[in-house]
Amino acid sequence: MTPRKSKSRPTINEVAKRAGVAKTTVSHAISGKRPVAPATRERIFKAMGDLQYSPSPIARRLAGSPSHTIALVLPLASPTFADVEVRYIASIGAVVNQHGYTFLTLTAPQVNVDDLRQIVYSGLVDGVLLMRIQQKDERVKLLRETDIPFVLIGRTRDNKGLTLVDLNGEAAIGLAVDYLVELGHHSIGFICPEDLNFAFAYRIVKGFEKSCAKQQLPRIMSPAVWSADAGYRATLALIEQHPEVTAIIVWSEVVTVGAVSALRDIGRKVPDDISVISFDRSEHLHLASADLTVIDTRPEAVGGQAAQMLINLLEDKPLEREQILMPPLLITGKSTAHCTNGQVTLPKPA
Amino acid sequence: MTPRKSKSRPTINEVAKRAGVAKTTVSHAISGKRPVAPATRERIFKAMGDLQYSPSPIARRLAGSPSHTIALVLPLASPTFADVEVRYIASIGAVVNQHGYTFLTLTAPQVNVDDLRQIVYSGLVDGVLLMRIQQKDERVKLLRETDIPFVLIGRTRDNKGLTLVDLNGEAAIGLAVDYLVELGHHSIGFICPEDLNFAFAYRIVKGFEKSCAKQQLPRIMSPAVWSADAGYRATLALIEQHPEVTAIIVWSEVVTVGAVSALRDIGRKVPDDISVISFDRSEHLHLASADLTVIDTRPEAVGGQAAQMLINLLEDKPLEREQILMPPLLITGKSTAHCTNGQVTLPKPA
DNA sequence: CTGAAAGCGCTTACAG
DNA sequence: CTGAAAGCGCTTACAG
Repeated sequence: MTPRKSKSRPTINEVAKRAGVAKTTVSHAISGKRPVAPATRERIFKAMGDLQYSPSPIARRLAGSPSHTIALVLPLASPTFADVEVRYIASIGAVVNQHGYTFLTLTAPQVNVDDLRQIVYSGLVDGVLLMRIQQKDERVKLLRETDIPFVLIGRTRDNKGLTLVDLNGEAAIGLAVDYLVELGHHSIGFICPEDLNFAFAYRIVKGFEKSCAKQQLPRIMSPAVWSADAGYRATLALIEQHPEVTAIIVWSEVVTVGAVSALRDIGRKVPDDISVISFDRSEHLHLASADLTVIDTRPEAVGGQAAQMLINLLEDKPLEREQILMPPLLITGKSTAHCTNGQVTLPKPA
Repeated sequence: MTPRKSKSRPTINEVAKRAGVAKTTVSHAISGKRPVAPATRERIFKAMGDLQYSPSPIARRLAGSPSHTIALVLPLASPTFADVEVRYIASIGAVVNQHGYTFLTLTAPQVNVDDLRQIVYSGLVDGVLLMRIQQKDERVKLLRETDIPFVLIGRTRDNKGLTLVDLNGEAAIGLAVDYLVELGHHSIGFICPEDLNFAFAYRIVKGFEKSCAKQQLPRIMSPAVWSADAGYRATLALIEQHPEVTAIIVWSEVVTVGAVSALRDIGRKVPDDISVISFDRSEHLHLASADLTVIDTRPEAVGGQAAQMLINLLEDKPLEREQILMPPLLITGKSTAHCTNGQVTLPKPA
């Protein structure tokens, strides 16, 4: 019937007693927030070492000191993580850890407003990074009402006063369209997102429409939810309805995996018969077929920047800018080529 | 010069005031550790609702009560999450939340022993779920020295005294081999894991060797790290060295995506020319090619069971068994067929 | 059935 | 340069 607990941790009081000082002094010796006489200081550290003391983060936090913990809120919306998301997590984690903070990912099947409230109110974390932002996002609304520092990765409809980093989605789709037009394509299909509540989806669809207007192209779109299978079906549907397309743009790497399969299954060679540009590259395509031309949405840059901004916020350091729109990158691969099909176009003047 | 703080979280004192009782009573109304008059109880819950109150895990923890938080430790070993892992996270999260616990995923680029120690000593979490167990796992060693309850998903080399749930890897590979033999296959290739420090990998490789001995089959293996591209290359290599194989088993869904591509690229029809069994099904295969015969490693059952056991541990409820070996499931699809190639075998007697 | 009070392990004004 | 004391938001004996 011996109690189950074995060794409990030493407290600041025991350290103080052993060093012959008040716990106030121990606290200050540790935090450095007040000068401590060298001799005293030395005795204190000796005592801490003897006792293997390390302050309790719990008590610290309750007493009003930060916990040095940052949470990434990432709802588990689908049965799949995209590689992009792993890249986000990894790059954010790296920045967070490198600044001496602990990094937590809050990943529930669905992180709703109540879950988020609980986390925020728990006092467990000093700051929050929010992903997968919706056009109208209840979580943002909640966070605005709180005074916990937070940074969005993405944007909502109304972003006044928010701190955020987002890829410039409009520029991204524009980059893809312009490049294809440059290659002589005039019938460009967009395997586009379906759920326009997702803010990024909304922006790239609007961007596509704008680009089509600018380039005087027909708007050819086929929506696909965030899965390979949807991409497969959307691609088949698009080609059937618009056999004239000579290029497609696919809105997500996850969808691209299906799109590439579909093109192969109906015998359209890439890039000879049709050019393909994907938003990001998936590890789920083996290298031989993975040398795609991609729009890189730069998760490392976006995530790292967001983490850095949150840390600055937490440490009361000034922010250069409150809102950063990251420019996308076009990485040319072997899935795009000059349009040989349909109407002939003049090469660009040199 | 107004202070930055706006409304901070409501405390138990405010609830007590609003309900016209002492905070002692509020505390007991919540914990149920002491009877509270129904009318009082109702007022208290009303007040809690009005104030959107939820108790601070930090304060609770400091006062000696559990924080009702469980952490899943999931190192980010690769640039990809498998769908299986998402299934683990989702099912664990569901069980944990449904029991009123908060669920955290500790996901750093690499969760090393020091990170884990910090978490454990912080007192932030009541219990820990550990995944991706290694044959020799430093994290397990650390956890054994502590008195925090923990459950392994997987096994190490020496599991004495540990609480764990693991898929029976040996049975899993055996199931696949036996089924293929039943279909008349005698040359079975195994696209197998490369890193045998990963305990699950070790077990299925050993299991394959054992099965081959039992069935008197040649051991045909081609190692692939955990990526589609590795699967692609390993499959090409295997077929080149062993053109006689009529069936392959692939050790992970991530790898299978590449293997399937490879077979198509070299013109081997599935299942006419070659049968394929995959460990788990990937969402990254569009449905048309995704009707694979799979060994289901049952992440929902394994993860859910592990979460349940940890909660039982935390609540001092008895465990039926300390260690559970989950039997795998064979789900037959359209990627396996009777062997028509090579030596003819008699059909199974009816 | 309910309250007043001590205490968990820290931090931080306040006072020397 | 140093201490005594209040307080963070809870839980839990102790006392009605």
